[in-house]
Amino acid sequence: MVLSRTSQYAIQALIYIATQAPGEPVLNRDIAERLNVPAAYLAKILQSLCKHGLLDSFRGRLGGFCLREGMHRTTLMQVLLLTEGPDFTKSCILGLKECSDETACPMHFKWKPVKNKIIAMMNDMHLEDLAKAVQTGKYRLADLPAAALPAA
Amino acid sequence: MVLSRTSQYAIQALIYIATQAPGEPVLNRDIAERLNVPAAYLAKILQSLCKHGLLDSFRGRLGGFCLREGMHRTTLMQVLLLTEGPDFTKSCILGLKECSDETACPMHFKWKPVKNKIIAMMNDMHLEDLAKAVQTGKYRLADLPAAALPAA
DNA sequence: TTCCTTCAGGAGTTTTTTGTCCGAATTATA
DNA sequence: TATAATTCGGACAAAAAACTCCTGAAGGAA
Repeated sequence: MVLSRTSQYAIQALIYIATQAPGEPVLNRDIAERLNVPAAYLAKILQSLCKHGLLDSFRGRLGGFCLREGMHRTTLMQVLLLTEGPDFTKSCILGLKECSDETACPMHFKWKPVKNKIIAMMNDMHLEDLAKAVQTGKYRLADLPAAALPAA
Repeated sequence: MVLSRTSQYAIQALIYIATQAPGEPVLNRDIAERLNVPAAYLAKILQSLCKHGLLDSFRGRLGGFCLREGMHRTTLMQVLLLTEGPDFTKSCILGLKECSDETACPMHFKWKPVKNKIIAMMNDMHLEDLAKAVQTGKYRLADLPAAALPAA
């Protein structure tokens, strides 16, 4: 309804990494398994997050990915601007190239406050807090894998 | 950010048809030109809206598409359930198959009220009202075509 | 050094979405 | 009846998104 798969994977992975001990690199393979997501695809996404400065990567034994120092306070909006592109917040719901208060589509004034709520929400959610929420055990980062179901 | 191109075209076309005299079929070609949208693709979408009972179609001379009787009160939610599929309202923002108050993803309780606002908004917007808004001339249904710009 | 493990990066494949083309069916009108 | 205008429906094509595979480079440890 709102986010591309790429964005979903990116957010899930970042939250997961944020739940792990800082300074201890997490393997792409482990993240993929934990989130039940294609590993090779996830690797591309993590690579891109590295280039954009959210993650640090290390090769070889004891390698993996860490949140870059200070990036625990990263907001989901910052992530989405990378994964969905810089126009994420600007788009008209009907797809018009130009749609503003002056040149509005018929949905504009109803959509605008809702869109602002989405933006505020994304600006308000930080990796750190989401990670803590997951650590309480009350929230799920991924669907239960088939392996976790009771044996038949 | 939220809707597929197909949904956008469908909504635009339905609003446009709703602005036209009822009972006077509107040509696919004219709608496409007015909205600046690929005609052959739009035709498929209109066909589908016919099958789902929102439109009536007429072939041959004086043919075209009309809103089916009574369908002026159709809500955007009804349209979106056709174009985006029946799970439109149900999806988890992180893509989890199961995500409810009991089995929540870490974004669930922040996202839920926002999603409900979107749903309420879509349930509240009717073709008739949107068409009237467009008829006032204050709102645009499509970007200005290059042809409408002042000659160079 | 040598081996093993991990990420880097490029090329390629598959799937989905978006868009095109064309012939057939239908209908008003000359 | 013949013609022109329109939708219908299926097959096809292109573009974008999601996903895979392979080779190479880097780093740690025996």
